Amino acid sequence: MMLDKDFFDRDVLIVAPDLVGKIIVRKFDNDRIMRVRITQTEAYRGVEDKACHAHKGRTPRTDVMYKQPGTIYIYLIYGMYWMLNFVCERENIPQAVLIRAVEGFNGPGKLTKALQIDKSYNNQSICNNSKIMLFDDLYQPEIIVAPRVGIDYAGKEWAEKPWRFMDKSLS
DNA sequence: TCTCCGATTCACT
DNA sequence: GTGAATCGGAGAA
Repeated sequence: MMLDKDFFDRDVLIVAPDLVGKIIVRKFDNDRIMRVRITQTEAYRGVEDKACHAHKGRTPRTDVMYKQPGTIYIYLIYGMYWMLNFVCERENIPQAVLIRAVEGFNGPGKLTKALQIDKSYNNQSICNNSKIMLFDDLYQPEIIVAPRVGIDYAGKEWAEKPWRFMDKSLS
C-alpha cells in the first residue's frame, strides 16, 4: 500500500527508521518504471539540531521543511549532487528524513543520479505524485543505528547522535 | 557584490 | 590517506 501524509505526520525520529525497507517507485518520462528499496536514512530534527539546515531559522532554502508532511526537499551539495529528503511532522515544524541509500545504490548522490531526481522535485508532495511514489510491501527489516555522516561542523554533541538508521541484513 | 563552505564522490598517491 | 570538482545559499560588507 502507498504511504500517505499521515505516515509523515509524526516525529522524524519515528519516521526515519520506519522508512527503512520501504519501496521507492520512480516513473520516468519514457514510462519506464524503477523500484528500489530504501536501506538507509538519516533524521534531521528542527531548529534545535545544529546539523539541520533549518537550525538557523526559516530562509528561502529551508522554507520547504516547514511545509506539509510528505513534501519533498531537494538540495544541491558540493555543487554536484542532489540530496533527497522527505519532510516530517505537521506544518511549521522543520524536520526531514534524508534518504542516504537504497538497494543497489550506496550513497545519497548516487541514488538521486540513478533515479534522475533533481531540483525540479523540490517542494512537490510525495503523496499523489505521478513521477515518484512510496510503497509499503510489509517487509520489516531489523534496524541498526549509527551516527550521522559528514556533519562534524555541527559539533560533537550533534555529530554523535545515533540518528542514522539502516537495514541490518545489508550491513 | 564578495567570500566561504557544504547532509559527496572519485581519482590518485 | 589526500585533494579536486563545482555552485548556490547565507552572511558579511
